[in-house]
Amino acid sequence: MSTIQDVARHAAVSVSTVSNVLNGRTDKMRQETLARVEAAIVALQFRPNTLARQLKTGQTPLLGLLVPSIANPMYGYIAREVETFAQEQYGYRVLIGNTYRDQEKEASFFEDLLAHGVRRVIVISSLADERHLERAVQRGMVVVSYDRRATPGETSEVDHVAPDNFEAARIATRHLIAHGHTRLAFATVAGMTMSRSNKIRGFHAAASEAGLREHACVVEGGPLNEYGDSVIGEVGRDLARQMVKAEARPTGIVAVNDLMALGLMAGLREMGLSVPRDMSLVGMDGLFLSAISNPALTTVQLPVTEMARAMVDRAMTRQSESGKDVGERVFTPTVLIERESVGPPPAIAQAAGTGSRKANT
Amino acid sequence: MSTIQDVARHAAVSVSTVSNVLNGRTDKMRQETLARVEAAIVALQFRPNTLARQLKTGQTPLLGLLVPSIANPMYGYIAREVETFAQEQYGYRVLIGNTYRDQEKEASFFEDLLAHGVRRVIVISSLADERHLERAVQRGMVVVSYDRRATPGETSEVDHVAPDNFEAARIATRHLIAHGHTRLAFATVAGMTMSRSNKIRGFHAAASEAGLREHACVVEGGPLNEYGDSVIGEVGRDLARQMVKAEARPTGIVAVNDLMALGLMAGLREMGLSVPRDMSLVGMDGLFLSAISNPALTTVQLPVTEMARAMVDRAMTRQSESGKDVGERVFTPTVLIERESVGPPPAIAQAAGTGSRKANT
DNA sequence: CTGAAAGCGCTAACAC
DNA sequence: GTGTTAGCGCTTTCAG
Repeated sequence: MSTIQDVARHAAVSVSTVSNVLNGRTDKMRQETLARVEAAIVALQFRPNTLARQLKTGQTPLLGLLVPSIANPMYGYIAREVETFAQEQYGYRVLIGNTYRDQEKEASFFEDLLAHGVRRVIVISSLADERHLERAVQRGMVVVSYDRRATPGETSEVDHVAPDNFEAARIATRHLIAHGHTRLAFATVAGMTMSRSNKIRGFHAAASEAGLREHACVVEGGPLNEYGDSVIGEVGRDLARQMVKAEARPTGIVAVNDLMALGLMAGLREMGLSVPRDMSLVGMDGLFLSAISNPALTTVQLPVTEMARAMVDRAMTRQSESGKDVGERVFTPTVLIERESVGPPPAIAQAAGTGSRKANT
Repeated sequence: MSTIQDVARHAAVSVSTVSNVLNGRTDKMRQETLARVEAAIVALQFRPNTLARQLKTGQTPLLGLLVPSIANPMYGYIAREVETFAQEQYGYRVLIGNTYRDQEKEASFFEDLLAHGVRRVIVISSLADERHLERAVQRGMVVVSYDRRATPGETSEVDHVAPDNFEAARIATRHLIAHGHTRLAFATVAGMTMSRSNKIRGFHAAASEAGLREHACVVEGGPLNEYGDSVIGEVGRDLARQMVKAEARPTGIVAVNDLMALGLMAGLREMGLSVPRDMSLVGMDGLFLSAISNPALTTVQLPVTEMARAMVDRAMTRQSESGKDVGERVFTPTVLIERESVGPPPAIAQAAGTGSRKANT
């Protein structure tokens, strides 16, 4: 690996001249010198060492990205968008960490980022407690969280970008209601986060609007263990069992996200129930997987690309010094993608002579 | 951020003493001094700056991980295992990059890694051409590739860790044959990689064993565009169409991977075909998603965790100087997970009086 | 316009 | 045993 010294020697100039061309201060430079330096750079295949540069400038073109588990397709999706945009727009690379929803792992990730000179982080946490994020900000980091802030009143030190989860759940729930469902359930996993509680509020709001608040319940599976997202099948089975044996079995289910909906489908099927004949199901996220499930999942599409870009922009634009221009940006999901997992509730279907054509053999 | 100087001052010792305790050279040190230094470190919340350290040592505890797209659940799965193991076992963080199967993006990722002082990389590439990897090795990197090497004869500069794709495909194909299938197809995407061609060889080998070589064809969809993996639904539809209109329609299909199998299921369903009644399907990978599909997918489970660990171990253990102790480690997948996507072929099913009970309405 | 020189925070000889 | 010191590769005043 050649150094700036080598280039300087090769071009017969001083290192600072080379440094100047490296940093674009070429305006007041003799053409010929510039050309010589550039030639030397090419000849020696010189690439400035980011590390040495950062030691001096205190900036390293690295973005931290913290996710519960990159094996979860939703986080994989977000991560891809974040990485691509950070790279193309800002020339940043991303340093990723799985936290398995563990407080300590999150904290340790921040420590390492700091040690690596990384000062910009995007956090997708399932932890309601944001104090460790605030602490990171105090230590000079710019942190952007993918969720609403917990305390809308207080000034937070961390930026927030999130989908309008309240609205997403409301849209999903209304869709079920529009199809005639009156016994509703919201399926989620143990552990409360802002996003989950907002979704539940949206679910309840839609139920209340329709005078169905009494018939809208929340069922909870899990929790997701350290293996997290691959265990979704079991959680779905759990939940399916819960719902099937409920005295007044719900007919329309809003799942906290697409993966849960997929797990639920599997669980329901194991219990001998068919979607949408016996139960209707709507998800939220809009994963590409929802399009190829059987039945294809009706879901609320979140604007993932836009949110990812907004997070990167926030992380890059803000100055770490001031905790001032911190904000919250909420993206409203507007698109409900209708596919096959929602139909009329069983009773209505029967009355209309559509359902129970094929009995469970 | 406090520095080693601050700590030295606080503990009233010299920086080298502090450096010594930081690097575990505490054996020939007075208890009391050690205690004082440690106290100072805690008091000042001192964390050594990795960058400065690396500038000196030429080593940075970062592992590069290059994947076609982290949104692909299989790569997400591998990435999670790699990250977790690298972190827990070696204290390394991982720097990730999506290459979208693009030669230039891969090259540019390597450039950046080099500039960041990263010298160890795990590459999951869909590019058959390995020259850019060799070049990276020449520049002092340790690179481990997730695939067989292209030229088993020649000495390669890059390490290889891979599943036994030949065997995996053979197991999958034999399973179909054992169920009575005689018209076989292998479903893949455009673009040839070592892993794909090995799978095809395994497929053909199993067919030949059973004297079915004549009835074993390869169908190809795609290619995966830059959005890659989210487009799998369309590819599946394509392929389904191809197979349905083939003059002698295959009854047993081996999919190049689970995602392809899932896409194919959706495509087949759209064409009015039912799995496994009309067609049997087996995947390879063992994604958690295969367990919750409908029907649940029969698949060959790859030892992902073991392979991820082997890759990390290789990347960490090898010395960058010598391109000598390079090797190839092939993991044999032994487990076929039987689920619901394989049944007898339609003709046999009819003869046995099991199938076509419910006609396509 | 270009060069010399002082560090950024840490490590590792080499002295004492 | 502990302190001094010379860099790692680069940026950035500050002279010339």
